[in-house]
Amino acid sequence: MINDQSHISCDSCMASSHHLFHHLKDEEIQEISLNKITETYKRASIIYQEGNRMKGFFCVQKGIVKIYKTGIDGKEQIIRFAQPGDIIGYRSIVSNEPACTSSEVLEETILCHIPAEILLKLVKTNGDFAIELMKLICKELGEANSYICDIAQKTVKGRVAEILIHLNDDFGVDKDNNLNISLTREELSNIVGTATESIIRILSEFKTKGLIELSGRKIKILEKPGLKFIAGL
Amino acid sequence: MINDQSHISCDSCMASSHHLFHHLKDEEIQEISLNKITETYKRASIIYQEGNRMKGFFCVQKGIVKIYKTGIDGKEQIIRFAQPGDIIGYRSIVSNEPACTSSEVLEETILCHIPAEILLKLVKTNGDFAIELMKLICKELGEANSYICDIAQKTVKGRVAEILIHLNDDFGVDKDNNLNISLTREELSNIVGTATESIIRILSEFKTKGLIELSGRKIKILEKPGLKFIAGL
DNA sequence: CGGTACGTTGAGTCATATCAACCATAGTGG
DNA sequence: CCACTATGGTTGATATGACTCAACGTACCG
Repeated sequence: MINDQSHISCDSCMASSHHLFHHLKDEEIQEISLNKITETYKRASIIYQEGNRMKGFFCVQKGIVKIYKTGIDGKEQIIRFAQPGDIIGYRSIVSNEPACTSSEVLEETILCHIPAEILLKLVKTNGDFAIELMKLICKELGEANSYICDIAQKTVKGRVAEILIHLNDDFGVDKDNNLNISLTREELSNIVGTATESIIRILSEFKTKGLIELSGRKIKILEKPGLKFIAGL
Repeated sequence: MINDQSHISCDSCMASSHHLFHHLKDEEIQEISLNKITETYKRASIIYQEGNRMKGFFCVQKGIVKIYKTGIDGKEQIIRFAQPGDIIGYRSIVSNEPACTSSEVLEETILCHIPAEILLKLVKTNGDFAIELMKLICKELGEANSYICDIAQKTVKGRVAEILIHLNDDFGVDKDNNLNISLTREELSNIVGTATESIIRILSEFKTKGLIELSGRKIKILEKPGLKFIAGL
């Protein structure tokens, strides 16, 4: 019964936008179902930290997770967010190294923990899976490279505009057109790599210009083309 | 005869620091040898450009290649360098997308061009190769993430110091202790993401402080610990 | 010999960080 | 219930790192 349930939830993950598990055979999915552990994490829980040895990777079933590195003076640099269908913590397994990022729950999250050996075995025995996982890593790599370019060349204002566009595209909006992700000003600043005060000033400038609407942590994009222009897109 | 030569040169690549090809069977190496094209590229040659559809990837046998993206107003952002044993252009093959970087020869380079299908076939049929390639991609990803953190949080001076350390570690020094890679001031600025004038000023400051010695494009590191301190390492 | 690319230096400006004060909110413990 | 504290948000003043612009030097190349 429990296994059946697990199996069903794997299906629900597989239905997500990504295709990582699409090429798995029934017995491979069975094996995952039998060996995974599903757990619920509250907001602000730390899932893993820089330096941890990972025994497995996580598949996000529900919620939002922030993945970050700790830099100078402990200041966090947000690298990416993970949402349902994404996997996290796989890098250290593939590389067989300690984690080089930490991850924290932003919104109550359900994670499936899948043992490292299963990932490695699948890569070795299922070529299609290997390709799909590689595609996923390459996608992350491409995004990281783009971000290096942005952060090195664009002004803070441009980066803030771009981040708003990305958050909009990645998480969508709710019924009131507010972004479906809630971040503190400090977290926003830890994405673009700037001071909190700068983010606040830039957001309020965007608001004054009628590009966005603010109410607490809720952000509503009014003028996407205007933001895109500022972002240089 | 030609094939025999090709085979030998594959061996020489396999002997390099990386292990990507270590797990290949003899017949797999044979297939690469039979299908690869080895070519010499002069300094300043463009190997491929952003947007190109890649028919294969390249294995660097000799020389140094600069890999970069073109950002705002055509300003180049250097992403990484490739040297003997490294492979380039594989990302677009795995992702089945146009190239998102360009690459240019810095020092006369010999490249082996290996058809895309061979890479994909190897990933699908040789699990150990798949893992090794994945490790390599993950290494690049890890480095990219670190660099995001650096560029977002460190001052230009800190980044310059760090780059000097990295160039030293990656390329080593010649008999006179000069860095084994020769870059224009503009290229240096395109790594750290700053203005050429800033690089010049910072280098000359390092020189005044006795941290480095300069003569044209030659850079000699005198005080590695001092640089590491400035870099925050 | 003139042209082109690269390197250097100085002066002025601007974007962004830093510092400081203050407000709002929510949770805590006596 | 209230004082207390912690956290997050905002605004203003000030400082400064880094960019831009401009001029000039240098070296190599046809």
